[in-house]
Amino acid sequence: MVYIKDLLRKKGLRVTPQRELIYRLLSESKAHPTAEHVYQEVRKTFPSISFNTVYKTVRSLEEWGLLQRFNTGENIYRYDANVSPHPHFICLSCGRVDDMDNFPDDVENYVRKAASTSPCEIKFVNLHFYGYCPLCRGSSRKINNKEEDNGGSD
Amino acid sequence: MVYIKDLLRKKGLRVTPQRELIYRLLSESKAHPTAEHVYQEVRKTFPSISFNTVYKTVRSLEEWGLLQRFNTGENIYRYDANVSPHPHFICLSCGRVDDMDNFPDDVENYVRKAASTSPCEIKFVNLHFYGYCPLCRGSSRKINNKEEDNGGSD
DNA sequence: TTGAATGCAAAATATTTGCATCTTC
DNA sequence: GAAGATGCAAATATTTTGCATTCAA
Repeated sequence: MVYIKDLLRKKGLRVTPQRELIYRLLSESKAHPTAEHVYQEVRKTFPSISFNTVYKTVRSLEEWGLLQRFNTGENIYRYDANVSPHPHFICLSCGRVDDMDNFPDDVENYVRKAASTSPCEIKFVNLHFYGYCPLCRGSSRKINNKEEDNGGSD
Repeated sequence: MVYIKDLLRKKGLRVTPQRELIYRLLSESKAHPTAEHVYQEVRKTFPSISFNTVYKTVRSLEEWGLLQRFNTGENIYRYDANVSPHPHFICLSCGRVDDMDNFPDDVENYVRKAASTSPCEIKFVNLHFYGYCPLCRGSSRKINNKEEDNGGSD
């Protein structure tokens, strides 16, 4: 893909084979990988790459707006090539982090509007949903590591 | 406050002066302190207390449902004696973490309902708002460490 | 008395920095 | 050639575990 090369150059970033692969893997992934995950994947193509290179690369890509970094509450940074704000789902059992597909776009604006009474200047909001993914729900893999049900009225 | 003693005993936790103070400080705080913050505060009363005792205590209190632990994206755990789910505000400039006071209660249910089309079993949702607090907004302390404005329509 | 809590130390995990060498532009 | 990227190593920051001693029930 020449596209990725251009995208990197457009941001003023130099194009190296490692960097190109790191960004390609992230842009093709829906798994919200950690730096370590990316490292393990990139090693398959570049066995001599260092974790440090992966780390610095994802930091650069984030700094230049090509990646989004976030943290689901497990104290590990995760990266996402989809830089527009969008809600995530975190499975309390297997730990997977997914995008909330089919989540209505207007909800975020609704939420932001609800926050507009705050004396703070809101820039963006993170919506993180926690629960059990289709593979874990109903299975014995479920664990109780947070309060059970809070919503009540829905 | 005898109240705290009873609360701890009711959960089957032993009452020690250190533990009582740790919980009292947290229940009286709105600052969402880290374990280190709590440690620094407790030392003023118990100079010989170890960080480890504070750490293990807040872990126990969380395990028994007396504290909520979360993480705002800075890879440090914060603790809150208000264990019911509620939205938080994180200042991009000074780092303070506040409750979103006056935030409409029904928004969380609205959000949860919007998530109900997901194949996942949602247990709870975290709403984290990022921006500039009243003290930092408009001041030179503002920094750009995330995308500027995303909402568009509000 | 007994099991849990405390305190000191060290291990584990993840992030970040330093620096010499190499590569892209 | 110069600025930036890479790779190896070590430093930082935080969380977590081990264990002997102390204390609450």
